[in-house]
Amino acid sequence: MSVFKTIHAAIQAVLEEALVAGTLTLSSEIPAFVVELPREAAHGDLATNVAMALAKAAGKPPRVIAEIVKQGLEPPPLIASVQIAGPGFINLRLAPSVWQDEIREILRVGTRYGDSDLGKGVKVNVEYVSANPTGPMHAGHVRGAVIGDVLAHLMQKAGYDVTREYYFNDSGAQVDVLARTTYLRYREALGEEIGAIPAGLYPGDYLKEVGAALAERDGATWQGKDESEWIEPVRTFAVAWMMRVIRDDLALIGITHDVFTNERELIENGTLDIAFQILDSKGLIYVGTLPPPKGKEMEDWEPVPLTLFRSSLFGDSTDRPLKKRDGYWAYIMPDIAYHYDKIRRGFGVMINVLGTDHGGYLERMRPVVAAFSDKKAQLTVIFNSIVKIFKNGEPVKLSKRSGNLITLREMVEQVGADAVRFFMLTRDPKSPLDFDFAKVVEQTRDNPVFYVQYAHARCCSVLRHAVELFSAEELTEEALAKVALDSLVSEEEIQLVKGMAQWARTVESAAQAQEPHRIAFYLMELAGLFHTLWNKGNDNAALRFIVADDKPTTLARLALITATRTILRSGFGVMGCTPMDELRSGG
RNA sequence: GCGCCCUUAGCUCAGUUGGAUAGAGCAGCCGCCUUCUAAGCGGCAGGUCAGUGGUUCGAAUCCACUAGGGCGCACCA
Repeated sequence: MSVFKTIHAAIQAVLEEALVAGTLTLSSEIPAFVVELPREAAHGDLATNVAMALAKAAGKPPRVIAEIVKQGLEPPPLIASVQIAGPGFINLRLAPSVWQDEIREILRVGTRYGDSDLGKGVKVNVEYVSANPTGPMHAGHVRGAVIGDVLAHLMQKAGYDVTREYYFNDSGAQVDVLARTTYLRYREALGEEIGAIPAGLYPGDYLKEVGAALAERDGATWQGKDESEWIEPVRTFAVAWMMRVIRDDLALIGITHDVFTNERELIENGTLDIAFQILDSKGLIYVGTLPPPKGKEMEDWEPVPLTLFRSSLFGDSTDRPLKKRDGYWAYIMPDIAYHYDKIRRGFGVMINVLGTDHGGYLERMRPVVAAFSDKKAQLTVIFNSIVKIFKNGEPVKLSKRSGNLITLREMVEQVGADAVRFFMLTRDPKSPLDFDFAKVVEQTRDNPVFYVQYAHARCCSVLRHAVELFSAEELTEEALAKVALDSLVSEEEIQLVKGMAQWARTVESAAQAQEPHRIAFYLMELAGLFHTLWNKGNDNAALRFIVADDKPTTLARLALITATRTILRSGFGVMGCTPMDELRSGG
């Protein structure tokens, strides 16, 4: 258990005692309060706002409550002193052993340090990528893919039961275009002259191999036939092929989904009908006429009665048509059925990673989830903004129409999977992200990928050198966990340990907020603390990690280094990146 | 017209769900290689947190309005 939790629990206990004893009365439950590292070192090791948080419910001034807490807290051995400051902060100074124990704990637990039971095994569905199978993965897909994947890792580390899911539409207009283009490439493979790809079909060469493979399999079977005969088999063939391509592309950056769901299946196995019937049985379906949409030119608008879903009862701005006037399902219906299906499969939390161009999605789907789950299930959408690609400092124009796309494969081949992954999380998802091919591989401080890897490599470097002084048995985690750590007293060393101690709560708060980028920022900060300490050895040789004539101090510092390496590895694990032992190029 | 998102240092961005004197990096200036990796580190300077009003012990954070920017808004699929 981390220091933060220990102290939090201790304060909680004090409050409960005070309630029983009657020295404290509350008009409500004990409100949430935080135990955190204060910004100012002068304020001690830990600070809590508990007194201020309780003030209202207790009907007493913060400093009075703080006094009660202070009395209750003194004098457990791990707390050196308690001070009340400012408007009612409680500042704690801890015994040095607290931080030393944190190191031992990290060494004992290994990269599982930071694991949490916050999620209590709740089933979480993270849906990401979900591109329709019309082409290979390109730059526009990568950010959402990485965000979703790291979020999935993160939620797992925080104790959720995570399913990674991919939803695609294998019917409809886009896929028909795929089929027609494939058919053209198929004729080309059979020796026909096809000329330029007509407007409205997919340019780019990537469907040549699909056409060729189709020709290989079926020969001239479809040549000269009417579209009504070949569209179905060609579509099926092309979709299967493209999904294989997509999976291979995603595997390049270490992404594999657990479940693939497609629209056609939902229709064919009757899920749409079931979903509709359930809404109907809840009295949420009626026939009515919607007002014309405002603010748009609606030349051909005419009021017509339609089958509607009372989504406005669940916060939607309007009710939604589920059937078109011709009686066929409206386009929203498969999405509705899909969310019903997720709820049916037991997911209490559904997270969807989408581009900001899907702005209306959440407003339409939240009512659906609320209706099917009786408002119990939670749907959140992480909207991620665009990635601007730069090469040599110049922006690269991307155009789907001309087929000028930067593919995922190209990105990985040029900068490596780890760099792509890490870099995608160096911004809040909502902010636009500049991806400069040159910068991502730059080995400088500007490049966060490098900066964090470098910290890990430095840890490894020290440990390699340590072998000259110690046996391998002396350097195992088990052995180092038992070493005396009293010599770790410098400001920089303590700061580093405090940084490490934040790992567990970073995992929890990032998971709770569903913000995987916090992991990347944490790692950059931890790397910074480590580099600071390292550099102290440049100023003062006595502060280097390996001091040949002082083995006890060296061992303590090696314990610190090993723990740091463990946290970095734990973080890289969540990021889905491989820590590098050495960065020096050319050996 | 309506809805969602954004606006923080010259630039690019964080900000732990309402806490103490708002933080990094780059760019600028000043320092640091006889070194476990200087591919780095320390320091200085830089702010009306877009604006106004409100909520309260306390607001970059929550609410309302305003300004600017992005995205979305049919029975499309």
